[in-house]
Amino acid sequence: MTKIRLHNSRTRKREDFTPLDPENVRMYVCGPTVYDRAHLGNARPVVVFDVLYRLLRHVYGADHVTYVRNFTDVDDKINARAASMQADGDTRPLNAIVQALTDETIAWYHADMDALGALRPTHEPRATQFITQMIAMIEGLIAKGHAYEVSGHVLFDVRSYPDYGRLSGRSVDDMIAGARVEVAPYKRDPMDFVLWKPSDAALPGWDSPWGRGRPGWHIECSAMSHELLGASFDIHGGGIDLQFPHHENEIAQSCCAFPDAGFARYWLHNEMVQVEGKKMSKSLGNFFTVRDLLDQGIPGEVIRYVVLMTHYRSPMDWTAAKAEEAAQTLFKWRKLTEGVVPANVAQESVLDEIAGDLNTPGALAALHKLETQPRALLFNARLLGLLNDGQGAWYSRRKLFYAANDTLKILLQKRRIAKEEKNFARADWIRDALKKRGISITDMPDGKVKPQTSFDFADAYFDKIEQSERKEVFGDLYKSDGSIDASALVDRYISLVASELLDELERIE
RNA sequence: GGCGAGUUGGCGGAGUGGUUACGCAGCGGAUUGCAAAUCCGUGUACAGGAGUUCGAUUCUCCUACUCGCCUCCA
Repeated sequence: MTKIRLHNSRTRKREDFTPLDPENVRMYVCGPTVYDRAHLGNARPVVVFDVLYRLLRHVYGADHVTYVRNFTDVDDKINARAASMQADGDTRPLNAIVQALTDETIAWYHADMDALGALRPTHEPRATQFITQMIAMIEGLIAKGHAYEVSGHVLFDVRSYPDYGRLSGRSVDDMIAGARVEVAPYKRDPMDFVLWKPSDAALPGWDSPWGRGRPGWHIECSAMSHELLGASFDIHGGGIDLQFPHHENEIAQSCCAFPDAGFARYWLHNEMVQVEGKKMSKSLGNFFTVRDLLDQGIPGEVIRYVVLMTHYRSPMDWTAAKAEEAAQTLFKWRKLTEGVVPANVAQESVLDEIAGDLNTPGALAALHKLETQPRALLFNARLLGLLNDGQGAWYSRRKLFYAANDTLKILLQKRRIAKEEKNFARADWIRDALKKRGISITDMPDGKVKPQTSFDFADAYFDKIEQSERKEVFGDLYKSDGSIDASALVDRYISLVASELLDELERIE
């Protein structure tokens, strides 16, 4: 059996992975708070843990892996968004807006992550469906002396859990010393965090022993993972930014509620996403969603490849140049594997890289070496979620435009044949039709034909094409600085014109 | 201020105590109406300093720089 090795952030070491139960390997990954389109940073853990999910399914069998990724659909950010929609004229009650907003966002999320070729997890619980379990868990924590109620809030008492801070490697005292902690007057300790807080009549809320209220963020994941995976399970994943405080708090809650279970055994954290070398942020204006990229004509598969180009524990930089390199490689691979039946065994070179702490760049390198074996290439690329059926529409479109490159040659050949057959009307039609589109052809003394045009015609043609389609038609011509090579553009223009004329010629005949 | 990660050839990006990463770009060649595509070949690297070692890009320490987290955040 393939030996899986994973970097466990809990121990800061690479460890052999041994599941609690090989018949049911269990993984929990923190999902999105649903109030807006998923951005690239949201997409990274989805892809990273999808690779791990696929690996586990490959090694232990597809029916022996349970993968849970939640939707946080109760949260102050959601309430704030709903309130601002109300302020913008939405007349529905706040609760109705929240419901509609979270439903819609989840549908978007599914569509966008599907486009990235990510498998749907086994369970995708919504936090609001597990309020009962959260309340039960909070009651248990109060009963055990790990939480206390004060002015309608229930707070976790961090001092009651000596290991608090272990995952993120900080002591409670250190945290207080350097942090800008919001110290609510009712907290026993500044680091105590909310398990339950009161909701006024307008906000979403549920009845509880502490009055009508809503859960704190951290308790959601503890309750859902417990309900769906049990008190102890194998892997817990998420972005490195969640390590503190979210995961720290999850551990505190779960380990205090179920002291003997041990909670999650392997903790995996992916690093953050940057854009053109800078942190992605709304203020820098380099903030974009997965949908933005898809709308620009960048296929989901290409986005996925770019994510896989960087090891998950390194910061990943999104650049246009990388996207084009990814598209180029995937185009080549799709061409090589077109119509090919995939092999049925994984290549050791690829599998070992994935199993070695998800070294996806290494796996991609191994795939390059399989280019001479299309069947193996196809099978192994699919281990990474690439080259799947149903994700190749972009390939077919791009291929059409590449194929257009041969068209001028064919068109001029038809003219030559027409001349040989003394069909001068047809030969002249070709020449004049080209001329009308700004392409003049000259018969050289040696019998060769030289097409000529000016950049203006190509440029005008380019302008005429809708922004959204340009990436498809000219995407491969972009240079890394975002400009297009002028002579390449002219060549492409000639090819496209020739292609159109060939079609027309066929219709005439 | 506290904690942590990183610095590899033109670019991206793995990895290793001694042997070609890999891809893109470049260069040379084959093929070619010009290109594209394809194929073959090829150069360049391990931030700086000190130490450990027969030998360090790989281990240790120091310096410089970059980045992240500590506040909602994937």
